[in-house]
Amino acid sequence: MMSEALVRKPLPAASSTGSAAFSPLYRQIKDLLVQALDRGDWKPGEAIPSETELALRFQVSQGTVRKAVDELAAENLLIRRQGKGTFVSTHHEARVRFRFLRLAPNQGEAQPAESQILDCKRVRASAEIARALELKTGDTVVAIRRLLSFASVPTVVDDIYLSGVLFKGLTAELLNGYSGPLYGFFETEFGISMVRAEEKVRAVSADGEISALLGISKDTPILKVDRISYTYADRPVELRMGHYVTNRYHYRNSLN
Amino acid sequence: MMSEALVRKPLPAASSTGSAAFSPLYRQIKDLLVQALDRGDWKPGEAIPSETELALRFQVSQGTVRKAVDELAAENLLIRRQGKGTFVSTHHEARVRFRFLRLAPNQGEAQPAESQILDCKRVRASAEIARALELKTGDTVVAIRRLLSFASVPTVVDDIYLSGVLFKGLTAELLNGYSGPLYGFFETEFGISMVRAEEKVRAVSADGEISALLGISKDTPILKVDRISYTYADRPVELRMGHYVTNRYHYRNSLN
DNA sequence: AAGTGGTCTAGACCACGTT
DNA sequence: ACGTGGTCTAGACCACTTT
Repeated sequence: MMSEALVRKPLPAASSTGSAAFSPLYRQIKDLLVQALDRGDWKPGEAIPSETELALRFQVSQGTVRKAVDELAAENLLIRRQGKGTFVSTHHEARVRFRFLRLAPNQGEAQPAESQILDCKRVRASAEIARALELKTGDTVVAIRRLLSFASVPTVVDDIYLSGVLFKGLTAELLNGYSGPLYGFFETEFGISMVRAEEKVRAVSADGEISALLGISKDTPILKVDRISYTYADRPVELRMGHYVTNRYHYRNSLN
Repeated sequence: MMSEALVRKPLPAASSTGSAAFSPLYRQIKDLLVQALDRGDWKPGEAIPSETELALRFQVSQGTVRKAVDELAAENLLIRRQGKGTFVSTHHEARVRFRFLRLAPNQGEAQPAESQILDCKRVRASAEIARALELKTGDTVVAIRRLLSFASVPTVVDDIYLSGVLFKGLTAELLNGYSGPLYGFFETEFGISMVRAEEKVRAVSADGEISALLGISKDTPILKVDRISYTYADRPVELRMGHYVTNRYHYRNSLN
């Protein structure tokens, strides 16, 4: 967390050709905060400096810092707690844990998920995987297959691909020695915070392998959910291809 | 748009048993604005009074009005336009038109959708439909079936159910005499603005009827998208059951 | 020039949690 | 009592649009 050059007024020149691209103070501060998060200046779960402290540091009013923090809180990078401070979001938390899992039961209360690692190996990235993760074809990636069950009913098979460089030392043993959400594991073990994701959802037929794992007959319609997850600087760090059985559960979404 | 009683401070008493339920000024103002929208004080596309005007009217500072309007803009009920004013959102607009249609092509640019009304009749609400629309079983509802195609390729069959009372006079002829998004049509013809929706997505097999309409073989996996749409006061006004072919298109979603 | 929303400031006071 | 975030105010100035 260093001091830096805030631009107080729109660059008057902008020369003849170039675009000015001025951004307001609060947005510049927001960007600096994101950079600090990306550098790991404050870890998930920790408090960031108070608003007055940040205002002093950046030499702006508290209201300006507040607006920057407001936006980061709206994007779920930070969490405000009145009377206590502002904290870095973490995936070890009830409130955030279901932010990325959009599966809900058709009836009744949501059950806790049971996760079972089926496979974890290092492979060469296919063209598709390389493109998604912004790697080169043939680069080493970690390939994980895991099964999610609810009340002992197999419901989701996830095929997960991660950059081999970023997740050096990731093994099935490590994964099995861990309980809780995968994103929490990535956070504490590898210092990588998933902040945002894009999903593409399709209906497909279950192939032999998947149907066997899910305990359904071959060619049953299932949801295929392709997700790319991004960390702070909008760098893609995970490709996850999910196969969801949707007879007792569904994929929920809110449109605003 | 009337004057009203704003509560300036937390009700100090809150009696012994009752809960105070105090809300800040800006939220009270927000609620009043939503009520005004619901009453139709300002129509979709029209400008609402300026911030200074509203501040004067409510006897608060401009900053307080601003915070209320900020939240409504974040929820897409209002749209700010610098230098011009703040406007009521409308579904007749490029920027908002794809807010509710989450279908995107696997490759290439999004094509304009071609809508074809297949059926429009009045029926008695089943228990399921009545529950979704908060009506009584047996109440009259309008049932619409329509086909969406992209570049002449049939892609979506929607079964739409609307309250017969709210949509009195809705006929196939009216629908066919209209081009553009259905929600725009509902807005201008019936004064009903869709503001928010909840969707449940599942993978199912296409039955005979649906597969024939979509030009696919029976039992092809398709997406079933059940949507309930709400208007200003969070009243459900539309149940829409969509059947999506997802070989060339997919359902996109962003997780934050 | 006038009116709109957008940014920034400085200060007051409240609500909440910890010491 | 103190420090934190939450609300509210009053005023200044900027950027954009229309008259």
